[in-house]
Amino acid sequence: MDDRVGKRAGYHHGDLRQAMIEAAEVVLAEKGVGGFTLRECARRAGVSPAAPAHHFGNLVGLLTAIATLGFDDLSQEMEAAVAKAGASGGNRLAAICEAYLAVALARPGRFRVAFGRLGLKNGDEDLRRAAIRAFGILVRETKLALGHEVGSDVLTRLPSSYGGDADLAEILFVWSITHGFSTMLIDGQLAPLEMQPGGRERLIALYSGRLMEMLLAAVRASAAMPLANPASHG
Amino acid sequence: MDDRVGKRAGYHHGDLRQAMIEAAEVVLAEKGVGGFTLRECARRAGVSPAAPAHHFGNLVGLLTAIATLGFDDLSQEMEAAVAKAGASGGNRLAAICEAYLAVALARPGRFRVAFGRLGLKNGDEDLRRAAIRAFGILVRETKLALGHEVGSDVLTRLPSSYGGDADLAEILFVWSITHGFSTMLIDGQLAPLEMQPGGRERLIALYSGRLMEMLLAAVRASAAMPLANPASHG
DNA sequence: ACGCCAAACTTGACGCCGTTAAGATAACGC
DNA sequence: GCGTTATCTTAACGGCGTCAAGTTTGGCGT
Repeated sequence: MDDRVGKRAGYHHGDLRQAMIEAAEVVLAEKGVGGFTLRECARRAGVSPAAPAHHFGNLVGLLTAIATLGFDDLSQEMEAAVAKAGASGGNRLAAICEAYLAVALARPGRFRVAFGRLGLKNGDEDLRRAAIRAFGILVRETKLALGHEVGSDVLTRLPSSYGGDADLAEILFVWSITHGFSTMLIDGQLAPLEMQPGGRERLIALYSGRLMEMLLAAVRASAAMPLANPASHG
Repeated sequence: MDDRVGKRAGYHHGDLRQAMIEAAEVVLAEKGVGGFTLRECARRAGVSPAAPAHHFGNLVGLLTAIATLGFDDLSQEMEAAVAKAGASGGNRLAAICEAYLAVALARPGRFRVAFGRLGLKNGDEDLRRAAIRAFGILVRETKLALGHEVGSDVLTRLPSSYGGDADLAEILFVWSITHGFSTMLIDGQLAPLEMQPGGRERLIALYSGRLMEMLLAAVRASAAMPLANPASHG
């Protein structure tokens, strides 16, 4: 059995960068974060342990590249979901939340690297841009659901960077639910709940169904709710 | 500089188990999941690399012990918060959600080990009990907030283990927000948002304030909402 | 067509890692 | 006080990430 990812013809691999990324995701999916090693990925790509250094610098560089792809996945799938959901506010927001979960489920390796607190390259500009863009889509859709105006720089600037966003609470609310459910599901926190009739599908249906109803209701209610005392309650 | 945790008097350490756990949490807090090694912890405890084996078996055993403490922290602090919040339904639920975040912030090392998808010991009974108990408190309080009856076995049995819980959607909703926000905050996903006036405190205040208002409103609304089609919507 | 340069990859080595086996030490029950 | 047993050390193994140095090769200028 030869499970190398991207066979090579001669001394040079041809597309080692891509092969390493694919191998890494396979390993991550198979053995989890713990069993993940650079040497193992290199082995699967049919290459020596030191070969990847030229493409990624080091292990952190590889993980950073994968994380960037993870954020790109999120942006892409969320935009696609929005396009399919049409113009109505609530459907759009629910659509991106479901897309978020779908991405996590489809590529748990990438997703975990993007969010999983393995160390990533600190100043990486590609990573930063990809993350801000994905976050920006979520910001934009939350604002649209609230019936608020959306600046043209949502996808390139953080909301806070132009001085305190009025909708930050709603944004964090939506993101927390979405991210919380997604991570718990792929990280096995909900595994005991998957052991019963319906299994994982029931949980996903619950998320796409009742949880989205609750989320939309909460956001709509928040739009009508007075801001009492915006930042001191507990 | 000597930063050993739990100095030893002679050949025997005295309480190596405790010292290792403390050292591990310090290392985890200092260097994150990536820089965490068993040898480093042993070094800080002033002990040879092989010493911990007798107490924990291996690295996974140590992590499992720490994770168990993490769940115990959650149970303890959530119960304390509930006791202080008194009898009113909404306050109690908000109180445990805030306690959840407080535990994550106070001991991010434990919290990350408990939830972070480093591998833990599979069949560990202590870990399982601790996790179910913490989850049970959340289940209990969500049901109370909904005005529903709570079985006496909430803290020892999973809701699903007695055949499909009617309040599962609300439970997952509350847990997703709480867990999502907590993990994003301690894992640095919200770091860019902390870089502005108000910083982390502002986000925490937003969580304890507006987000809790939204959460309670959503749960209350859900209690009144018809169950349309409980498990098939998207 | 040819030579050369830079990119791509290998080899070998280093120090650190987790784990194990065998031996040293000390606490404790009898 | 003595043996038993838990605790800890030492030494070693293979595997890890990374680096320096050497080898191969594609491609470009001429």
